[in-house]
Amino acid sequence: MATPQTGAGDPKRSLELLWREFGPRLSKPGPKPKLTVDRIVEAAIAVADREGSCFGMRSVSAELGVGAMTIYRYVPGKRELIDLMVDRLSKIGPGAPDLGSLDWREGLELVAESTWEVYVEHPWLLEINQKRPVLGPDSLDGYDFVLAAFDAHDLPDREVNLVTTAVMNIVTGTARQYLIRDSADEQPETAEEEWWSAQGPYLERAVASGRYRRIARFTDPEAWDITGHDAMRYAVDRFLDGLAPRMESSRRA
Amino acid sequence: MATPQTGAGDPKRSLELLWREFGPRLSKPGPKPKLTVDRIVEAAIAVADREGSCFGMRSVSAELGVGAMTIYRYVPGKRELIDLMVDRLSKIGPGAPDLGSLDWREGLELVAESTWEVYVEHPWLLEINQKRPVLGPDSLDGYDFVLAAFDAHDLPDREVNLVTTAVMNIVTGTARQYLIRDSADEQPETAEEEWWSAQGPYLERAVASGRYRRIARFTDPEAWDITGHDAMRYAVDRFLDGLAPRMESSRRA
DNA sequence: CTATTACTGAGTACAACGTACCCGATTGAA
DNA sequence: TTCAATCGGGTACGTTGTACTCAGTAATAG
Repeated sequence: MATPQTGAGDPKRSLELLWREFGPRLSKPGPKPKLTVDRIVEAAIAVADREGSCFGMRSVSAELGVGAMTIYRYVPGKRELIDLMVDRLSKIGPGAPDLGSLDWREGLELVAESTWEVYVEHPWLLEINQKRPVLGPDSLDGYDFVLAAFDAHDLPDREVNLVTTAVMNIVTGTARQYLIRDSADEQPETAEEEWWSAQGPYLERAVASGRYRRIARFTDPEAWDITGHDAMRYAVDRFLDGLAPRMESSRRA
Repeated sequence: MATPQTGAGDPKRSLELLWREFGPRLSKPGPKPKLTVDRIVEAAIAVADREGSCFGMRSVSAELGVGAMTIYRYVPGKRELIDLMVDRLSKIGPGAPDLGSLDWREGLELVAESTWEVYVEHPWLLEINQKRPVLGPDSLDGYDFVLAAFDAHDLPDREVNLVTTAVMNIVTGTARQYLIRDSADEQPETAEEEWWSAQGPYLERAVASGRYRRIARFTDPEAWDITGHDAMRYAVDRFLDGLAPRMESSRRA
């Protein structure tokens, strides 16, 4: 029952680590380090993929085959480590096409889909409670990548920001509802069915009680047959529909 | 560093408690209980408002002036308690007007604003990792309330669900980015400024490096002057813009 | 009224977590 | 060679959720 909260550690330490590659490489006395921050971040991501966001620092140490406290030589604490992990996965589309060559709509759809895929692969990201935005090199890469979608337009800076955060938040919000899983769970489908079969009788009784008249009016059994991806696409599509007039009218000459 | 994860406890116990008022009231031997589940939930919400989602069970006990383990007589565990707390706050607009008397758009805007306000008052809700949707009486009340917005329309059941979950997820997603605060923090504004002033130099250097060309093109200082409420409204407004044609064409005769 | 009995509430204790601290070993610089 | 800084690892502490125990209590059966 470990809580992941990021942006809460010492900001300076997080930032130093995030931008460490830009720092000077001076040689110092003492033994050569056995690990690197990058290897630790990589291992931590692997562990989180397996164990969920409540991964333990001891698990990361074990993954690397070192003592429990060794990683604290490289990283000040768990929160800062999570900051690094989050930034690492914030680089959208390393192999994606340049958004400049796409229509604005195709571009933003691609951003949404890419982000969604990251969440599918690393659902523990959704369990992180990010208190402050941690802007590391990879996050900025991702943001710079998104901005390409607006290259051919003259949308005001502020609105560009509103649009990008909106798309990100729509995807993240939907992902959080559908993609959070119990990583300790071996058969999520079974658990899902169990859950609904346990909840079913109560719901039927509640609806039958007449207290919820409008819910009772639902008849189509397919009404609830909605995947997370469906929900995400619907929200994004309607948002882009609504955005379209503004984008078209701001197209560069 | 406590982790709040809900929907993970024994579903049956959560459901029994959620729907307890509908169960039979049989009299039993033994002393009258000193507490009630409702009082515990209320106290837990008060504590969470004060301490954040990582509130401890011991704090709840202290709030009620009872021993540490006493509340476990009423609630099987923390997860189930959180289920109850979440459901309790899921009743939208207890004093709100009936959505049936409003335009669909005004109705959905009101839903978004109400939900946003709940998050402002209880930001710890955003830190809960809900693994399964817990549908209790109050959640259903809230859902039934929202459905009124579609009374005058013939939108297919499935699309009604898509729209409502979209609105909820847009609000929740945005709230999560802007509203999560360190509850232990007494002056969040100071911390915010500190954070940006610590991050600033790194960002300036990064942008100056030329690696992020499109970000560098941002010049309007007001581009980043976006409140959470601004972001939420923009996302919701564009979504509703995009939804409008469908709603209008499905208006009942 | 009395005996029964289930249930209450407080205390103790344990496992798992993040991590502070300490130590001997190792290596580059003087 | 000497020195000092830094390495990895082990031990231990405080905090969390909560399992368990036990004596006291109050509503019911007779």
